[in-house]
Amino acid sequence: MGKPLTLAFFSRSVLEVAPDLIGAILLVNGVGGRLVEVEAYRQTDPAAHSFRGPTPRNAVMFGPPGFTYVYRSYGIHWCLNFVCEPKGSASAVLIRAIEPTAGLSVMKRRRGMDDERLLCSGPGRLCEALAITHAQNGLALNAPPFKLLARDSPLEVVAGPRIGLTKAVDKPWRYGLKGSRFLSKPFAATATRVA
DNA sequence: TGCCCGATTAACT
DNA sequence: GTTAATCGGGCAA
Repeated sequence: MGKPLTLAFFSRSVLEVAPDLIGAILLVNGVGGRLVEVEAYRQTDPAAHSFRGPTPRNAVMFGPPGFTYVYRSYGIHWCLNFVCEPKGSASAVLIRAIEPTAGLSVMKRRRGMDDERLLCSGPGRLCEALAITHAQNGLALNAPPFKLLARDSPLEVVAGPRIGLTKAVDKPWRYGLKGSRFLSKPFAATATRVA
């Protein structure tokens, strides 16, 4: 089993943290699985919520690393982010997909479906399965209800363009576990191998 | 104040 | 492939 992720882990560049999160275990009240897809967002990035400065919604992005940033997407879904880099950098990693491994029956009930491949394969789906809402915004990742453990063995990470954006579409800041069937979308065959 | 759009998803045709 | 559901931010008026 991997070691708990530390403040130092999240204090690095978001472009280093994001690929290193692939393969880590995320549990919320004991329910969750292995991270297989994430995206990086930085304050200088026109696609980031923090690009235009602090607002009540994105305030925790401007706080210290190692905390959650949860926001409502399209007025319907919730999306989970991990704040990275020193306080004020306003960078974060969007958690896009998980390979469900713990609490399968709980997640299936919350999602109202049985297909394990679709349980957590998307930012909105993952939050529904883990019961993430606005109530979890701004919480520390190294304390309950969260448990976050580093991957304990090397694996292949691929990178490609982020999904659902109209700005900065050229930035290859989406990272995934190569070959995973739990990705929200497959990576192009030409996707760069990262680690 | 009002209008448009988005780090989405599921249920349509 | 298209569309509705639905809410906060940005920008024009």
